[in-house]
Amino acid sequence: MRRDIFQAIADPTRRAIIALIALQAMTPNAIAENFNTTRQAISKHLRILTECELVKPEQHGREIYYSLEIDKMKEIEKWLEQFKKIWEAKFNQLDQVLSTIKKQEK
Amino acid sequence: MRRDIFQAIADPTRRAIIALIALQAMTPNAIAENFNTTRQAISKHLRILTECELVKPEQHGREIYYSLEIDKMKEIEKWLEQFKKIWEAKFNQLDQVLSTIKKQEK
DNA sequence: TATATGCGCAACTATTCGGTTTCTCAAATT
DNA sequence: AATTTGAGAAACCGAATAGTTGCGCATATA
Repeated sequence: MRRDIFQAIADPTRRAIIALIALQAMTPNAIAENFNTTRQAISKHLRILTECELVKPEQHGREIYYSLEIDKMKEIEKWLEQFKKIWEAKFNQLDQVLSTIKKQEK
Repeated sequence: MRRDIFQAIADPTRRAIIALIALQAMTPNAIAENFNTTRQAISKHLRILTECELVKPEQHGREIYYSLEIDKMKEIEKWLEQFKKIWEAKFNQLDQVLSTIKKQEK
């Protein structure tokens, strides 16, 4: 069973769940109310998110509050960084082109 | 057929392809040499990457060079931004804690 | 012109995925 | 003590996915 962050955020429902609980922990039932699926389906998504540690469950009596592990999200950012260098380099190139045009206008 | 960037980068082979062609355009055969699969499998991945416009094909005679559409990668960055605010806020909280400790030390 | 090469497409297969339904368990509520 | 409620686990289903093999087409090369 592949279970990494990239596979976890591939599903739009899971991305929505992440956005939902980003600011405050929520129970599966509360989360499910925001979607057109059953609680069990949400429960499955939460299991996947928990397995790759994007989400952390916390038991309170018979309720389980799920919250986002924001640090794990940084791993996506980290992967993006290698490409950020490239697009920033391209931006600088464009910058050069623009300043060259300006010079020619003078 | 769902075809968005998040689903595209969910597959580790596709992420590797993206990293490979990030700096220079490559042909399917050249890309396939870096993997333990057939050219056809790579070709399929390239089709998916092309469909969601993460990759752009350019025909040169009978060869097709695939290059990364770096701008499309920014969409992931854009999605991450909403969470970046949260983790930066948390970092600032930590910063406050640290400075409080420093004050107490004085 | 005949052959080799680069490539995409189609058909097929095994596996995974997202979802539903049913079940059980434990914690609240009555 | 009996009932309701929150939640995970298991069994099942249809659809999608990643991969393979085989094919045809167009462009090079001999």
